[in-house]
Amino acid sequence: MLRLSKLTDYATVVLAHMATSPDALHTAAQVAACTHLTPATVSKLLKTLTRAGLVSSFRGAQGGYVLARPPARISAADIIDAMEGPVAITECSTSHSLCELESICRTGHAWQRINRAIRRALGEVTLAELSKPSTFRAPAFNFAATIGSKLPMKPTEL
Amino acid sequence: MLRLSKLTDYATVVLAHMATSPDALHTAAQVAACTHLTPATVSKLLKTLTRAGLVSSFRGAQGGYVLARPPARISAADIIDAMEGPVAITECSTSHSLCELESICRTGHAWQRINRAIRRALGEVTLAELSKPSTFRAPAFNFAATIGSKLPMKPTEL
DNA sequence: CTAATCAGGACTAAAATGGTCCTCATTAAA
DNA sequence: TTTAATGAGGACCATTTTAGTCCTGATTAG
Repeated sequence: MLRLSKLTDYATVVLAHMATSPDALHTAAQVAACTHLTPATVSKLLKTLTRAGLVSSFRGAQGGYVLARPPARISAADIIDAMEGPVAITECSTSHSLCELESICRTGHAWQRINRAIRRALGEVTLAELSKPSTFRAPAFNFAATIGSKLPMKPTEL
Repeated sequence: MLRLSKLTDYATVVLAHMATSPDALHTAAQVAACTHLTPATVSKLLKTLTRAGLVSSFRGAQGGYVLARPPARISAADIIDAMEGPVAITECSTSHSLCELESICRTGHAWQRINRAIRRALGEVTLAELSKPSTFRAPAFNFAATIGSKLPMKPTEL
């Protein structure tokens, strides 16, 4: 369905947290403590984000992660690309399909137009904005309230 | 991930086919034959679309389905709503989360802005456009080429 | 040498998805 | 009245995907 994966959500939360002090070094354990995600989950996310170039890592004692770019230069599209691959609401093949499936090709063009609009919307929102507290009491996105699912809890909170 | 489900794709194809003759009555078997989907799948899709009010059904011999509205008055957003529920790239709860998850609420506002932009893009594209053949040779969306997956084949084609 | 950190990847349980199949209801035609 | 052609509802299951954990190895400062 047209929904960001939970891990992409978590990645945004992790990055939003790091964006509160963009130049600081954050360890996975620290980020986990502040975001109420498990260390294992945060570690996994940070590795993925590192590979995608959104954060930089430093190994060894005194190691950790920092944002690779200022929050204003990391977009929502970047985050999604990093976690889920290029935004593509439909599976666009690069090679043509069997001719008898022409009726299917009929919808491809319009979907691609939609895809571009979505990418544009995602590209216009930066991590700086994603980490800004909202100015009105809107229905908030959160994990705990997700129907039928729970935030991965750390053992000490069980 | 940010992707329409296969069944939503199929539903679009089904509706695009029906849009080629908007006033005609189509049976599930006919639509299946023309779209190369299995009758069972098409039947399932059409039931869902009927419940959502996008098509109207007629039981009994000489029964079938018709579009409930002209193609120009059915949007991509309508189709996705029917198949997947309201477009929501993030799980926005209507009740506030635990206060300690405030850092998560931080991203909600921006996601909702993105959500509105996506809904707008989807609302602007109609079934009439979705069923129009593209005017240039673009990488086409099709099912057969989907990596690792196959179109549900009818037994006679096996 | 030790402790604190990241890196890579394997593994598994749970959830979601896609697809099928069955029975029942409706309706027109024979 | 019966038959055939159609839709309606829903259960079920195999497959795929996702989420999350765990382990070992590498790096680095102290």
